[in-house]
Amino acid sequence: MELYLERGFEQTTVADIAERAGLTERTFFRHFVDKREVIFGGQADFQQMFVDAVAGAPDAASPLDAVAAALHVAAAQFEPRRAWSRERQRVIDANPALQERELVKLAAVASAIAAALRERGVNEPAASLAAQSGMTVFRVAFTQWIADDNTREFAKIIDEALAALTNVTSAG
Amino acid sequence: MELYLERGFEQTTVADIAERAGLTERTFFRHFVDKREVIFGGQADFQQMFVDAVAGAPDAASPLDAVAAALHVAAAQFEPRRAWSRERQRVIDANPALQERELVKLAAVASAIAAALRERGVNEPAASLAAQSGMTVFRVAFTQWIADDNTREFAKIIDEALAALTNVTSAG
DNA sequence: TCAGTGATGTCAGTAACTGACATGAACGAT
DNA sequence: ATCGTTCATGTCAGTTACTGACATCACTGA
Repeated sequence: MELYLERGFEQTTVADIAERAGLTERTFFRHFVDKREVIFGGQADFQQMFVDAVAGAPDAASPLDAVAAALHVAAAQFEPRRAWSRERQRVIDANPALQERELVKLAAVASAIAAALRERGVNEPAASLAAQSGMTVFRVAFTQWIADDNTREFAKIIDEALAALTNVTSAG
Repeated sequence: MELYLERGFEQTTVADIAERAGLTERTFFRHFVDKREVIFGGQADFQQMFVDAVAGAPDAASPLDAVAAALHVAAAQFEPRRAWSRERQRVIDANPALQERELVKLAAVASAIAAALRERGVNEPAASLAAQSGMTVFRVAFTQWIADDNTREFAKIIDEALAALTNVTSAG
């Protein structure tokens, strides 16, 4: 991250990273499948957080309610780390290859959420739709939350985005 | 595509492709930014089709109606090419790097649709939410449409997916 | 006929990634 | 205490995607 922020992702070679970490290039590739993965380290926890929250939602909760609950758990986790989130996103936004990988990660989370919903008895395609809609809301809200001029709470932004989604899709 | 189907994407080197096409490797890279782009050739048309359809929807149409109209245009285009769509998707599904690129392409379309919606006077975040929801529906419906056991029309599947989306998001 | 433009070839180089093998520290069993 | 195993790391050689620089040659319009 240091190096990526200093000189950008493309300008940083794996050799550079390895040197900074006091390791060899080969060892780097034993810890990360590729150069881009470095920045997506917390993925497992991130995904599990959503899955647990969906699984733990009240039985009575609708699919979207369960997903909404998960989004709020996520919001609470992120709230104290806005500065860090912004820096990280700046690195990602500066590089297409990283954006590509980010999409994969979000898709993986959506897929895991869909599985968790199916576990709750939700059928397809409702499970996938609810899961992917949830991640869409997350992305849109996250973007607003880290925007320069924003001072509002992540949870609040998520609520509004959810309301906007309901509004957009029910009006159709 | 021939080579990708024969031996798989990873097992096909750019040198192989160039040879088959009667060109040099260097020339290949003058036509495609990278090895993966080969399979996403029609992207510009694909995207434009959505944008035009959204722009051309009746003024009275809600954002989701406009997107739904675009999905139907897309369905009509794809309908006669189911076999081809399946082969292509098989290649993509067999390779993570291609799936990654596919997500980028779909995200680009969603982004273009959002812009077209804004052109129609739709505000954010409604525009992005409607656009991304639309692409979500497209993906889910497309997957069902090319499934082994499916014999139904793409348009019909899209309608059902749209209904399921409305149902899922309004029930929340 | 000639100057310019554009597509292609050639060649050398960088950097991501991989496989094979060697080394050495940690650690449990005897 | 020593031995054998396991695991993380180093070393090295190789492949392949991709890029920049320069040469060639067909085509085109003045």
